[in-house]
Amino acid sequence: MPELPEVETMCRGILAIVGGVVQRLDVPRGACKPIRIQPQLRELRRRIAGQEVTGIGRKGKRVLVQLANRHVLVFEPRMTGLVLLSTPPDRAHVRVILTLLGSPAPQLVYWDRRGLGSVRLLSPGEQAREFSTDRLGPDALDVDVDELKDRFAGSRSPIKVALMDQGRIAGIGNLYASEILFVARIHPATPCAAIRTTDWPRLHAAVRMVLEEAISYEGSTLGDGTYRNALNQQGRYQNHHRVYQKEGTRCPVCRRGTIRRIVQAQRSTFYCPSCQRNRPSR
DNA sequence: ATTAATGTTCAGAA
DNA sequence: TTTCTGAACATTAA
Repeated sequence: MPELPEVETMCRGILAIVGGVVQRLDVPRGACKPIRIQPQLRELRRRIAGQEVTGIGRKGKRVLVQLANRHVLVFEPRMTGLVLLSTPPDRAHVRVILTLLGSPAPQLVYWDRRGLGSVRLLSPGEQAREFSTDRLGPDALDVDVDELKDRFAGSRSPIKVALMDQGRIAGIGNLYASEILFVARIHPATPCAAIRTTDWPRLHAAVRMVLEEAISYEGSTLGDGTYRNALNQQGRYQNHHRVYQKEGTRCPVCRRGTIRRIVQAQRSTFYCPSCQRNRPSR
């Protein structure tokens, strides 16, 4: 569920740990299976001990805690992971606790109900490999129109599916793909190769517009209420969704069409058949 | 009681 | 090469 806006909100929420020095890292023995942690705990602790947190970064849907020795702790929340400075939703699913000295926030907690996420420490070399542009595309807020077009235009896959492909650009998931295509007025089933030249600037603008708008509301907390910011507060962008999970309601723009739901790559897509009427070529 | 569904990423197959 | 499928996991709803 956490996509770019939610992860960006997490990052902003943990800025208070910058300047702190790593004292310890604990993995509470909970009732559930351990999550993926790399490298092994002993090695991990040896490499982060006493290091100052020099900054917080983000790459797509990942939170980066940058350390003085150029290593970076990468939190990947996947479905239900949260990076918190406050009390977690429950004790059972606290996966990692990072304790710091000399920062206003003494502890960073990684909580993950389903445990699909991971915590990894990457050396500079590993970062280069992990974040190379063929493994993980440029961040969705960093691409310009030309790069967007270059990375998508050749493909025959539907634009909705391609937007969620982290190898093309990083950060967009199921929710924001629907919202972005609605704002761009592009039918989600349109093959990338069939998108008109004049539509790329509109798509690019919609990517920025929707993501920045969602960030300003601190992301979306959906039905099960899992997603929270670093202070355990809900996002508010769910109150501003235009089409996501709005099947059957009147289109907010044209007021004639009714929002439809289709399934693409085993996931729900929402769109307005009236506003987004590019003809998919097959 | 079991089954499906959730939504992201990866490995492996088509 | 690109695209698709199932698994990873925990919890809830049917």
